[in-house]
Amino acid sequence: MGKAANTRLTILQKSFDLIYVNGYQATSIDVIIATTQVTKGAFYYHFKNKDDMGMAVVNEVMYPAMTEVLIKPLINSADPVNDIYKMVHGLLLDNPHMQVKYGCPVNNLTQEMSPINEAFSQVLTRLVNECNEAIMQSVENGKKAGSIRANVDAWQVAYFVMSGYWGIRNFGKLFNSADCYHTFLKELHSYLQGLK
Amino acid sequence: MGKAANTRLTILQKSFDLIYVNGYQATSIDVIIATTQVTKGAFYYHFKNKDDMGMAVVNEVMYPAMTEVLIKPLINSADPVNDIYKMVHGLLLDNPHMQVKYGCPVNNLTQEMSPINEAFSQVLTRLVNECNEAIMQSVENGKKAGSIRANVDAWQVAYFVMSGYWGIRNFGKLFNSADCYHTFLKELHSYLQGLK
DNA sequence: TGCAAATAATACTAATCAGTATCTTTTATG
DNA sequence: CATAAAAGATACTGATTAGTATTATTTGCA
Repeated sequence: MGKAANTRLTILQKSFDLIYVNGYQATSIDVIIATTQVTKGAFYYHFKNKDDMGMAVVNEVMYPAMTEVLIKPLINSADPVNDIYKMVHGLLLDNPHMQVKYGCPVNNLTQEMSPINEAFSQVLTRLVNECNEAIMQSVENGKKAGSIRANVDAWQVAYFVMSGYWGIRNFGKLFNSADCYHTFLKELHSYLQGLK
Repeated sequence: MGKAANTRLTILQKSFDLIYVNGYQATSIDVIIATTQVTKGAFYYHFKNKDDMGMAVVNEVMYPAMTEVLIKPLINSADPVNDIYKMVHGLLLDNPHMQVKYGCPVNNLTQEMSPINEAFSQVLTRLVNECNEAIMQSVENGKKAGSIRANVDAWQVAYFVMSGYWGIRNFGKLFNSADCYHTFLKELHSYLQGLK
């Protein structure tokens, strides 16, 4: 990787970390260039403005990461009752890039930015829709394979699972403890069993 | 109500509106005093600082409102399958103080402030715990009344329902549409029926 | 090697932020 | 009515913000 490309990637990754912890609007460009040791001239060479950088963080850092941990594990799954549970369990408890205290980066950014910035809404919608579709598709596969009741609505399940995941992430932030994750996962397990 | 008490209440209510729409940190005191037509001297007479005002918004505006719409409808309920559904339905679709685009005020503030401000965490935890307890208690009542299976874990249900509600609120913000609420409510209905 | 383009560095601006110091007006009570 | 306290008004501060203008350096390539 060339030096310039490296500078750009450094900005994106460090910015992601700062936004994850402090929120987007509370993450100033001055702090970003201080932590990255990149000058303001370099920053504005690589990005048109702050929002341009924020959008790049979504598309080039968050999107690939979510694909890896949420979508890939569900593709070609014909046993969604187990695979969805495992995916959510992994997302909550086994992901080294997320911390209980700071919740889910996608959830955080959606909540903060979607009502006040249409461009953020769009890139986040694309990301979130793909997550929903992955869950939906796995449920459809399960229905075909007979591991899920035929009268289960796959879209409803997708929204229900994603909503639950986002919501319990917020509890985790509030209590700063993973205890609630275990409580949630037990009930998620019951719920998913009920789809059989 | 005296003039001073009225000034204070005006600040709290308008601040709530601004925080609900723009977030806490993005709501400046200058904007608050501009929209309330209250001077900065008056603001700092009634509140020690911005956080003091923010905490008062939680305790004196959000807490009573949440008690009214979430806790009261569940108290003395022995038919939680229906009453929890109705409560969530009302919260999502029939509450005049909330808008799809801006989500749930408690959820918003929790997400924004709990990781970075311990004092906010505490007042929000008190509020949220009471909501959870109301759901939990209604489930326990349902178990005693026989309308809910004995092997259902009431705490798990409370976390699951609250998580789902918070999560779908975030979808509503992202899509700026109540369509997803209906999808969610259908699956919530199925889930609650499964508790019988 | 020389030179143009890519990349980075520095210093600045105008706006906005939370908070303070000081002053004036209103209110309640003797 | 007099007076003290409550309540509100005004003007300011130093810090921080996103962004810009200008200059300097590094890089690839002829």
